[in-house]
Amino acid sequence: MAVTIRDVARASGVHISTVSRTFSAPHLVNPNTRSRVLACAEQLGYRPNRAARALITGRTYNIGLIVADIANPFFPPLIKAAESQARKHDHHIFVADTNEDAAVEEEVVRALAKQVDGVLLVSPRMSNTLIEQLSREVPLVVVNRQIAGIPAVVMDVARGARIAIEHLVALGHRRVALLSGPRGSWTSREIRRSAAATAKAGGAELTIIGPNPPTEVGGLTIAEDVLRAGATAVLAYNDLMAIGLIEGLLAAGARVPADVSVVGIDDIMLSRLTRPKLTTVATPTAAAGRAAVDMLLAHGDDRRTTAQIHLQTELVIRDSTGRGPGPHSPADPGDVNAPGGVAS
Amino acid sequence: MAVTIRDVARASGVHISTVSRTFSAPHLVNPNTRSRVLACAEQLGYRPNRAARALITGRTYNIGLIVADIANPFFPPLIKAAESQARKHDHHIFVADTNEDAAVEEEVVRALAKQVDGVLLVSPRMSNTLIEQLSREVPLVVVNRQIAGIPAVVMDVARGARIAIEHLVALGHRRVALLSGPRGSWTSREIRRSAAATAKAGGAELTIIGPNPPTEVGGLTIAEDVLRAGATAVLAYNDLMAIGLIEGLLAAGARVPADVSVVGIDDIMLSRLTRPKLTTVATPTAAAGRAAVDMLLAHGDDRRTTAQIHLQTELVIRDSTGRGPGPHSPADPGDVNAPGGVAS
DNA sequence: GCCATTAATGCAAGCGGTTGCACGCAAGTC
DNA sequence: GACTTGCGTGCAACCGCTTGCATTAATGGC
Repeated sequence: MAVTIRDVARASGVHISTVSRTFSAPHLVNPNTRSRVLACAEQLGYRPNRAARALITGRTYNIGLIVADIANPFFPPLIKAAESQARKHDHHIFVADTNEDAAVEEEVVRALAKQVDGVLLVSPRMSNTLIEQLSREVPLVVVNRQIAGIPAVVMDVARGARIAIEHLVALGHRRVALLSGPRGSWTSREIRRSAAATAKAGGAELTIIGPNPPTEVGGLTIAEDVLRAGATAVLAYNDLMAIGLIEGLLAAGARVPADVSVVGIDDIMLSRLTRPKLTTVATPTAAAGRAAVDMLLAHGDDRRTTAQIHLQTELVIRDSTGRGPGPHSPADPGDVNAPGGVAS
Repeated sequence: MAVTIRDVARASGVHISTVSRTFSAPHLVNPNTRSRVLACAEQLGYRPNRAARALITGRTYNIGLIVADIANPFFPPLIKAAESQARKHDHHIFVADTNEDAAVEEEVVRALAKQVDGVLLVSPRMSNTLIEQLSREVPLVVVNRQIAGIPAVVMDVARGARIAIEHLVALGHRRVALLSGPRGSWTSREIRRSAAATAKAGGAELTIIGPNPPTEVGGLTIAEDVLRAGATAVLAYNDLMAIGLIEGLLAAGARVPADVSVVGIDDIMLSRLTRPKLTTVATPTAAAGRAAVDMLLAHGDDRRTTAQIHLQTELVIRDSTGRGPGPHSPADPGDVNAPGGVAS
């Protein structure tokens, strides 16, 4: 069946160890021999069996990537970037979807542990304690979570939430609702903390609604609550919820942004395509995917790197935010509803 | 470091082969021994090394899944379903993104071949010949392509295109444009063939524009061409292009559907959220993902299954299609622009 | 011309499991 | 009581590859 190192050895008249070295330590083999071996290998269509190699070297050249929900448009660009970056380093990516379930998350990490060089935990729902424990079993890089001693790539959502709230306050909004995300989400906690502080500093009242499933439906079903709370502006945990919320608000007869302004977080592609176009906090997902892979691979060299990379977020003003009932800041640009905005 | 079968054997006072059998052939070991071994394994945190097992058994319990572009919203639900189905059977999924590049596709299949039990090729861009060749190196299941002798899951896009065109013709459209997809796409050819036949039968003129990149931008940039062609209705290769096209048409001052009707294919989540909501052909992506995994795993038992599974498509009428200039069919329902439609 | 280096290759022991075969032993048959 | 039967277990080879060490031949120093 499959062609092995022995077939190549036989064909090129050398010992298997020489064939092995031709691939894993070429400088140790005579150039003539090397090219002969390579020719035979090529001709036979030989490909080293990575599983067998992993057994000895302990390196699998595989990376696990765990996300809460592949179908959430936030993740695919990150996965794509990670996969591409991994492939540059000749690594492959295992993708697993946990359906937002912390228990599944743990199980998947454990199942993957032995056959990967490390695991990327993206927006985990597990507890810090559990993550710390797992990180002793397999190299881990977390994305969107800060845990002392664990390498991480974090997007500065706190700043994102701050500028989002400042934007709303500057527009004259004084009653703002925050749609929080799923339980267990570090990002959601960060947003809440930062939004609360910013609202307080700006003299606005912040109503927190949630936790909610981070989906369109999660936003849709909560429109009533938002209206009942009398909020004139909303910051949602992510774009999907923001878009769902807008649907719900429109269905309930409210206008966006005339009656209620809505800000999302993530800047998924979708946000540019819905009507009104969504004002949102852009997060550098592709960069995060690349950085996480890089950290994991670097991690291999000098053990126990605990560096944490911070990535910046930006507010992208589009059409879902407008003037509120209160006085708006003089520093505020004229007509924020004009098409365009920062990077529409 | 990691706990191996030997550690468990030592701890439970049996030979490693007994430990091995406890996991891979429990009926061969005495219940008492079995429970003792299991207890030790549990206590030590033993997990069988799949790579080592694969070396002997030839089964890796891994599946490769290759898509053209993870970021295209068409794929994530399919990947999610496949991953979930695979996990039910204790398999893991390698995901690879080829950036719509046939050469990358080939390379990735080859790279993955040795470490998976089979590969799912979703909407491949490679030639049939190449796919046939690769299928001799590794079990393959193709999604959205029909090749004699290769197991496949195909969505009946030909029917989808037919009912989409019939819908447009019934609405009175006589000049229809077809935005074809990427070169190498079987789906695109099927759509073109079916749309052409249907248009001819219905007395409509079909202008084919393309090939195009299957993205929002692909649709956006082509709006001018559509208007220039004088088409009053368009069928796009996928929803992303349809949505981009609508953006482009609106930007160019055309109204949708008053001036131009647009139909997409796929029914991605996005199609329900844009304005106007997109009329589109729904494809059963999740079902396809599950079916493909099932076929691949069944494939293992009775070698050389070449069954092909056909999945049905449906037209979902939403708000992007309306009456055309020609006489509309008497069989046509009253106001197709009423909100709702088949399953809005 | 002899010895120490060095370069190139072979040898063989594993990595962590699986599996065909052989063995010991208790139970059943006559 | 000798003989089959079959269950439970151990033994050892092996999957495809890596790697420390031994071996050999060629090279250089003096």
